Amino acid sequence: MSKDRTKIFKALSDLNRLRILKMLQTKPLCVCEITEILQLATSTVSKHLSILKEESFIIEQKEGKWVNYSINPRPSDQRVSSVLNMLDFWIDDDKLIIGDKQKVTGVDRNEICSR
Amino acid sequence: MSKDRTKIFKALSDLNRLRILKMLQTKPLCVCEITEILQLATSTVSKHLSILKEESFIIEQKEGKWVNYSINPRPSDQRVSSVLNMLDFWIDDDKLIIGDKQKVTGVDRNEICSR
DNA sequence: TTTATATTTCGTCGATTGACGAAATGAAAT
DNA sequence: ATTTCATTTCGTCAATCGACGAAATATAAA
Repeated sequence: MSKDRTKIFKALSDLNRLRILKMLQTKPLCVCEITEILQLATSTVSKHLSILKEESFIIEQKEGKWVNYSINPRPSDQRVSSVLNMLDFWIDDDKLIIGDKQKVTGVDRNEICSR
Repeated sequence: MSKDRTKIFKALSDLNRLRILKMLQTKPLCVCEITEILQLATSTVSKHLSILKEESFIIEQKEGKWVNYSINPRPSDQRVSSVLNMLDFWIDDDKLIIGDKQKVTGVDRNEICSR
């Protein structure tokens, strides 16, 4: 139960974690879908998700063999909800982020996973 | 002119930099005053200030041999102003931050510096 | 129960960060 | 012009971070 005031900002200090948050704004995703879009090792993506979950930016819901992650709809920490609100209109002009969002809408977990 | 989306959050990802921002909410300070309160090497404080200035959280004004730093009253980046507004009511319950603010009000640069 | 698939945990490694002191810079006082 | 004091820049070092693959875990399918 550390009171590390910087953790919330550290969670946002990585481009791949920001990409994940922006993707989840479009719709909930499982680990393998995010892995496919970011082109990182599964273990790396899982770690990023655990950091975002630790700071309550996202929540997880198990669905069979998949774990779905989504933006936390009701964060208890006001700082978290403020930042999430900001993210709605931040970095929407970024090529990378736009590309990610397009991939998100076209993604099918049954095709992408299990290779 | 890099487009590093994470820089703004990296600037806030250090406790000493958050302490500096919270102190500057009380009043403008020079490097040696901040150094005295944080109990760090001058070069370290100078580096922290340059990072905060780089992201437009703070501005500098030269006054003789001193360099005064203060919260940027009119940030052009909306993310910066949003975060600065948030900081007004964030972490005000922290012992460390409260202690810093008390020291700030009692500090005299003519006594503290030049030793 | 065995097999397959999705995810997490663990150990390692190179890159980045934050600390320092020493040296360089800039401006005021002598 | 020289000295003094505040600040910045530079090089170094230990600690942290983000990447990976391998191994462990969990659940679904066979």
